[in-house]
Amino acid sequence: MVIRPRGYALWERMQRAIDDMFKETGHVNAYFPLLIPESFIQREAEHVEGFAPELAVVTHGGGEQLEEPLVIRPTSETIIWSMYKKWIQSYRDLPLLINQWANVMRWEKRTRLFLRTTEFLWQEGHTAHATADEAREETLRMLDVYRRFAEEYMAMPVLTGLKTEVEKFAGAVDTYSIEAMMQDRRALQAGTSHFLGQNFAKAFDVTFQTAEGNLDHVWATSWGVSTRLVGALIMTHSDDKGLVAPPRLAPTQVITIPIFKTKNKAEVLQYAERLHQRLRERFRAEYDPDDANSPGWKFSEWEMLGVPVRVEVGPRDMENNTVVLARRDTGEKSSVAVDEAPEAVAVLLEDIQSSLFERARSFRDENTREIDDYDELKAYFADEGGFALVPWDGSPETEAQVKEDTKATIRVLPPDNERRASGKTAIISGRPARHMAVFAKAY
RNA sequence: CGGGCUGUAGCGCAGUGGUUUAGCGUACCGGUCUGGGGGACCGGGGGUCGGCGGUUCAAAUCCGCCCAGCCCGACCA
Repeated sequence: MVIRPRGYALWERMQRAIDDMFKETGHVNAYFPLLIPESFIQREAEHVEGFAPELAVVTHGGGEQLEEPLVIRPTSETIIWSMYKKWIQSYRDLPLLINQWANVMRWEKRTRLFLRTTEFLWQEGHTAHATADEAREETLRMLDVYRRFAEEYMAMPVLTGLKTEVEKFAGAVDTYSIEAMMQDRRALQAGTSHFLGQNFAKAFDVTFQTAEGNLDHVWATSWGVSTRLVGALIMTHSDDKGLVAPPRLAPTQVITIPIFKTKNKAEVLQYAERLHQRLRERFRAEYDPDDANSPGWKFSEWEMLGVPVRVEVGPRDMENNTVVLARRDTGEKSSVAVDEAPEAVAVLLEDIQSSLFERARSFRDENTREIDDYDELKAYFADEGGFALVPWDGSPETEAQVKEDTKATIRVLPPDNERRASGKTAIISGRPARHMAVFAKAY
């Protein structure tokens, strides 16, 4: 996997915002090894079963065959819990709230740029708690952190909810996720938060002495988001002109392009550069005085890169002491007094941020339907599809049947789904519905 | 891992037995003009035709094997 500078800059912006949110919720960062003894992975039965086909294994080191192969981490639960065993003795050591920023590797048969790469960058939080309730609370807290990040920074609306048994993380008791709708109406899982119960604590024998003096296994969570978010951002907002970067994450928020002729070049550049210097004080701003390309060419180029606001300054603006502002999301242009430009840019950036979110949310809502008739569901997914809210009996058989007939899977069981299902008849089986499930074709 | 397709200049492609030195678009370099939505003209540089082997007087072109990439499927967070 290679991430070039413009893409990596987006990831850096994301990292910073997410990391701040982790710190605000009491987490600290640490680092654990890339190579994990194979036996560690095998300690937790479902975990090994889930990951075995995707592991890259190191068999040689220092020119010699290793006695025990090392796997390249597909996730770090096992190596981290082997350490937690040493760090945790008492309830006073809990909760342990650690996050790691790292690369991981899963040997995918079929990769897709940013969405499914063999190597990817992510963060993985691993927490240990004295009680199940506290761990469950942590699981939902971090799910909400992801929801807020997606909505407030990426301007990407997401559904939250519980994964089915079939879809959950290998080794988890419960898996929750945030799910977004891409512009082709397919779902993208954009982040997960797992309640691990005592599974890993038992596999790695991590016990602690409770306040009452008893010995108990600790309760755990893990949660992560990855460079897949870069793909999610691209696929949520881009248009035919290229990337549309939400202002809060855009590596460059405002680009100033001077428009000059040979005879007035010096004056225009001076006017434009003075403005750029003022914009730099408040925004992530760039300036493009390059003489090699025409203004029109530069407009297109910076649009392709997704910069939210473009400032055009030419002789006409100079005469009138104005500048032209163009917004990336709608293409709309406006003229403002040069002195008021920084404030006008600030207002525009705010407006673009909220417009992008609203537009994405409308699109998702317009492409979400409640469907309780199976023929209608099949027709829905044979056509354009989208999200379908469907009364489901909770059985893996029904879930599998829908997948076979429509290629759609259950993305999530939303928070209030059981209440909403009461009194309804489940699809296919005709039994009383236990859940309202969100079905969609997914990446 | 199965089925299909494609490898020719940085990128996109044409050329499919012999046709000056393998072309076209774009990008790149130099120059002049131009400059408010991807400019014009002039001049220029850049190629193991994916690799290896074979057929032939002659191979980018035909044959075999290999490698890589893409699409579909199976698998999968």
